[in-house]
Parts: sequence; C-alpha cells; structure tokens
Amino acid sequence: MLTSTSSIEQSLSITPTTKLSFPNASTSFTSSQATTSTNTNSNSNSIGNTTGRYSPSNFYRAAAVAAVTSDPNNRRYMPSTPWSKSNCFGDSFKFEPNSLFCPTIDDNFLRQAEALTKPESSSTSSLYYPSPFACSSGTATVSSSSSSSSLSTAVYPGASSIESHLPSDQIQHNHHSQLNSDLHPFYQHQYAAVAHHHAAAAAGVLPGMVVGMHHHSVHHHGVIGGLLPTHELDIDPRELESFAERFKQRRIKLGITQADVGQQLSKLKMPGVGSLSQSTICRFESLTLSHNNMVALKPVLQAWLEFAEAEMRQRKKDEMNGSIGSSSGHGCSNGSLVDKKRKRTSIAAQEKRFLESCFIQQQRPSGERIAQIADKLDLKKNVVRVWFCNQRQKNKRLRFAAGQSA
DNA sequence: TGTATGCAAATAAGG
DNA sequence: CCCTTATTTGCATAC
Repeated sequence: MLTSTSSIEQSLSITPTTKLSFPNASTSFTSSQATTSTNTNSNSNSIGNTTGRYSPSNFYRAAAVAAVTSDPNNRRYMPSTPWSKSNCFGDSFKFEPNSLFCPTIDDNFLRQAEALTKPESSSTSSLYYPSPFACSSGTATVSSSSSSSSLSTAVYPGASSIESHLPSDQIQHNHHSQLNSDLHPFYQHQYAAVAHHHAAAAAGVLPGMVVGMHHHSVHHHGVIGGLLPTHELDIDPRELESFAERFKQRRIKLGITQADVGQQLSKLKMPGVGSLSQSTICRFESLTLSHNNMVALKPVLQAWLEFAEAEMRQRKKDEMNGSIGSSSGHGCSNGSLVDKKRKRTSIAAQEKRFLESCFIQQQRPSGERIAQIADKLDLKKNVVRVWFCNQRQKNKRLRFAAGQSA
C-alpha cells in the first residue's frame, strides 16, 4: 500500500469556511484548510489513467464542451447505450396548463414527479474506471449531517399558471428510431465500446431519495399494458443531450446561476429531492455525469425549470398589471425545510496524515479502534469508518493499476 | 463572479 | 452494524 506520499500538505491555515450552516450540522468545527500549498497533487500524481471518473465516455457534445476534451479520461457521462428508445413519456413533465395556485397543480406535479423520479432497476451502469490517486492534500473539516429526510408531502411553493409550454425538447422526438444513423459519430463509437450491458437502468439516487431497487435486471418484458412508460430506463442519450443543452440556455435566460438552481431544488419539495451543489448542476449541463445519473436528474431539473419559468412569467405578468404587490402567496418559506443535501466532510491534511499512518498499521481497524481514532481527531466515528472503507477501496484500485502498468 | 474539475466523502445495494 | 463494490455528489480551487 503505497498510500502515496502525501505530498506537501503541511500548511494548514485555518480558513473560516463559513458555509451555510446546517441546522443539524452537529460538529462543524473549525476547520482548517490547507489553502496555501494544499493539494499540489493535482498534477503530480497521475497514475495510469489519471483521474478517472467513472465514465470515460466522451464527447457527448464534444464540440461544445470542447474545452474539456483535453482529457478524455475525465468524462463522466457515459453516453450511450444503444438501447435508445423513443421514450414514451419518460420526460414529459409538464404542469397542468392553467390553474394558478390551484392545489391540484401541486398534486399533479407531485404525482408526476414521483413517478418520474422513481428509480427502477439496479445500476449496472457502465465502465468504471479505477482511477488511481494518491492521497494527500488536506482540507478542512466540516460536519456532516444526515437526516432521515421525511420525504413525502410536498407543497408546491409558487405554482402559478404554467402554460404547458412543452419544451420543444419533448417534441423533438422525431427520431424515427433510426438510432444510430442520426447519432453523432461519437456515439456510434461509444456504443460500440460500451454496448454490452444494455439496460443500464436509471437509478441515480438523489440526495435523500429512498430507493428500493434490486432486481438485477429488469426482466419484465412487456409490462404495463398499453403504453409502457418504460420509465426512466433507456432514455435516448440524444434526448438527454438536447435537454441538457436547452436546460442551460433557459437557465441562463432566467438569469439564474448553477449554484442557485441547486439550491432552489429543495424548494420544489419533490419527495426525496434535496438541493444539489453547483458542481452537480454544472456536470449535468455538460453531460459529465453517468447516463443513469443524468436520467435520474433530468426530471428533477426539468421540474425546476418549469417552475422557474412559470414564476418568471407570473412576475412579468404582475409587473405588467402594475400590481406590485403581486398575489402569489408563495413566500411561504416554511422554515421547516431543513435543506437536505449531502454534506461532505473535509478532512484536514493533518488529520489525514494521521489516518494514513493508522491505515498502514491496520487497514481494517476494529470498531473500537475507529472510535478511538475518531475521538482523537474529533471526527465522527462514521466519518472515520468511511474513510477507512474508501481508503481500502482506493488501495485496491492502486494496486490494480500498478499491476496493470507493471 | 460564475463555471469547470480534481480528489474523495457519502451512499446504495447486496452480503 | 460492518464490509465491499459501484456510484453519486460536494468541497476546494483552479479557470
């Protein structure tokens, strides 16, 4: 276990890191941050296949994302999967046309959201790149909190009139199944490479989303009489591609940043859906997420988009009428919304080094030992436990990578 | 300032 | 409850 030579992460200067504190963020202690020299490892430790996100994939919309292209290994979005289909209504996510603030809207909205969000089969997505790295680099500590979200009930904040203005996105399924033929050359390539396992099945779970999918594969052929929703599974990659693009355009048109989108997601109160980070939104837009992940996120983002646009229309309308006060009683910020978003603990360099040394002695410490370490580092036991798990995992990858190259 | 990205926590799902 | 494996995110920080 050459856990790498944790480079120079010595300088830990304590940064405030004042983040949006979470009510239940228990620990939150100051955390130091190796701002200064910090990582350094960004470039240094490339072993074998650099970074490795899980999806090598590539140019989905390569041209556009061009910038990224520099490093093909970085792509997360696994494009493809030949099993493209004309998804029935995999993505129709419109609200009821009319009815302002009418409760029913909420209902419909939720119902659809729920349906569309519901995960289905197991992951099994595609290639997973071992991705090696060396550990090191320290950062600040944060706190984590996990609340068993309650999901359920949702109230649609400002459901206002929304004309079903179907995003062309939903209409453009003209592809008469000519699949490949109208695929970007890239796709075809990808397909060939990734083909195997069709049915990747959507599943990416959103923060707090309760899943419950197990079946290895979705047997169940016909299923569902008549128009089988085919659920989120097999959604044409091209559809995702176009949606992502449209999403970005419209988002920008609304003048909302990625970060805000992520934050506003929790306001939708879709069951099991909390906020997401700017990173995730960014990755969605650039299709650098796995296919399954893209599929899982799409309905949520689509819902948000429609919500935001509806709100915008409403606002505009209000302005026009000069009615400044504006009706829409939304504002009901309902403080009970304990923003559920996966929190990530940042372990400072110093702590990390200690953990590493412990790891060398014992890769799999007992629960007691873990508690001890956690106590010493003032970290939660679970954080330490997970750290060891991840460390073992990383170790394994490194070992594998080393074997490969050697 | 928003956005991309590297590294790697946190989770999900099956033992 | 803990582990492993596969993946989803997020913090930090580089553009």
